[in-house]
Amino acid sequence: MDLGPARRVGRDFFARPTLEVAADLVGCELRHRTAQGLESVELVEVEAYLGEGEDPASHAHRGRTPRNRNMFETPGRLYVYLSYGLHHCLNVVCESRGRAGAVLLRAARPIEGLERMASRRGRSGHELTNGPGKLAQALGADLEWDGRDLVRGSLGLWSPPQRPSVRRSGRIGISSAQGRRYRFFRADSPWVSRAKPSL
DNA sequence: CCATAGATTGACT
DNA sequence: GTCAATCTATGGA
Repeated sequence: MDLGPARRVGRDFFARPTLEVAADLVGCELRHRTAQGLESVELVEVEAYLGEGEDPASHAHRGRTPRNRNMFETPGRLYVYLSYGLHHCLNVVCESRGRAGAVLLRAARPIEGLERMASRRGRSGHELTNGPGKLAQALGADLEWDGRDLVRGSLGLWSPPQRPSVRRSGRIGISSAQGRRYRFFRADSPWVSRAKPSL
């Protein structure tokens, strides 16, 4: 029996507990339809960040700020922030509206539009998308993407015909909240980020 | 107001 | 391995 083509993910997919969404995001394809043509990647590594008062490492831990407002917005939208004043990081908003929760997109396997990604990155091969800042730069994402909806429009998410095997670990670069294994990734993918996780 | 830490990356010793 | 790039949020004087 044919498994059929990947299909676009709807609002219900995102309106669930953040950890569940994170696990299911691995293997999904992020597609961007641009004037220049299609650009797409397969997500191979993500991290969950929970809501207000739930997760000390989350931007939403101490409540709303101008920066994190979209973490409390409609699920399926993007939360994009500037890291270290230099790099953009892409997050997918989860939970129900008004309740914070988001999944950081850390690494991906390029599928379509590699030439434009390489041109934005000034690099090639694994260095295209093996880190959150690198992935955002490869896709041409910046703060203009903050609040964009993945459910409608030229930017969307497609679930895979067959779900890959997903492994868990501690999040990368998080010293607090140890013991929380909120990083999800494909163990068999050479496209995961290089940094070492905290167990 | 000033200091500091941070969901990072790239260049360099 | 070290370090600087530079924005956001927080905490203390």
